[in-house]
Amino acid sequence: VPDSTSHAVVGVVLRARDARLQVLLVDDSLPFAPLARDASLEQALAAAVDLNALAHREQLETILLDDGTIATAYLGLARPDGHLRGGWFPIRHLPQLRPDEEQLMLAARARLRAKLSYTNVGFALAPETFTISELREVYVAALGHDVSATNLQRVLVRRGVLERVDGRRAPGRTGGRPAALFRFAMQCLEVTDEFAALRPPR
Amino acid sequence: VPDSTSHAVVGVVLRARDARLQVLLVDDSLPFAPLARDASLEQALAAAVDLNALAHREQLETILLDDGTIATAYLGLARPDGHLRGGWFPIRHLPQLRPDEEQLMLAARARLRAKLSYTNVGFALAPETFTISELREVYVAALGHDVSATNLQRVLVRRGVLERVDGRRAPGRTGGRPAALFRFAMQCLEVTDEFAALRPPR
DNA sequence: GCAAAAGTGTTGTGTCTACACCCATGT
DNA sequence: ACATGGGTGTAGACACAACACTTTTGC
Repeated sequence: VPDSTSHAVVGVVLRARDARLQVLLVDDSLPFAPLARDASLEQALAAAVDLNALAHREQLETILLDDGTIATAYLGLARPDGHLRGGWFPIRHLPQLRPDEEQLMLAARARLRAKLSYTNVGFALAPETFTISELREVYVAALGHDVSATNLQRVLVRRGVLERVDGRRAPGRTGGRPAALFRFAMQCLEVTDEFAALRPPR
Repeated sequence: VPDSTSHAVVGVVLRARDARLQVLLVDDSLPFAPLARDASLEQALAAAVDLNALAHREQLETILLDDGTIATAYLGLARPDGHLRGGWFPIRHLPQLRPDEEQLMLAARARLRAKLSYTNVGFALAPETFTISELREVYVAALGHDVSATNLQRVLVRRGVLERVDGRRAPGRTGGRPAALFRFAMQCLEVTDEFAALRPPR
């Protein structure tokens, strides 16, 4: 009986900072760890990245890598201030990755972009409290296109995703009205936009 | 060096028939096949179920089974008339499955339900051509709640998911107006409902 | 006072729901 | 004629985009 294929877990860890989406790389590649016999996938992931520094994680997909090992990839999201082993690179300006790593990175970004529209997943990229302008920067970085602060606020407040929090942020040197502070109402993933079509009858 | 964990591929194959959602079981469990060394996941899936009989398939998730093997599960969708090895069981009235199989089955159903709302996946459950009433039965079976034929038609035609096709279906013994025939415009998965919120500016 | 930044008011458009009503057939 | 199932018309409720306008600050 031949050995079965070896199995690894890969983490695609993203954060939004400096108005850009960044990926965590360790030694010029996505962090990974082999799957030990009888260990869970989460345990293997924990060996690759510090799970405590991730505000959210979810499984992405399992693929056969170029070198013949099977890899289960996870999407991890980190807040701008968390620290993880490795370095952060802007997703639009990465060092050369292997084709399979590139594919996983793109899958992670696509998943994040989709979920920003119909879940509260923004909570995992934003700091604890923030102004709407700051949140807008996070969304712009992650989505890669412009977002109106006005409409972002209205959509998220209407859905109950954002909550006002006491206090205001003082304006900078150039003046301007002090900004209200908000936080995400939930700190775990929730679907906030039940699909409009084909809803169950009332 | 210890052997790595053995890996299998599991198929959760669903179809809509007799106004119910049904699952394919082989020997009272979900069809599966071991992953041979250096074989692709799709090749292993092909050993478990006949891929030609599936109108659509996609990867679901990878989990650690109760017996310690790693399993990558696929969602497969079959048309009502396709034949596959094994037996069909109504999803709401199944023989006892192992807990991990139960979990995969529920994940498959949840995935299907979500995608029915924002993609054209219905194509993989419906016959080649159909009346709106017949399509409504498919949606009711898959979603588990009532669906209005009126609105189903309008939503899917507006989105360009359905196309009229020549001819009409003759009424049954009890009379009634002959029904128009439709087909799905695309026979592969397409996202049809770009998320309303947070769309890029024009 | 003026520039800058934040936030609100308002209008228009598109999409989905609900329900009334009309159409075409069998008996 | 009338029951049955198929299909259309239409009005209401929302949600989102766009943009004008007001508020609050620094200088």
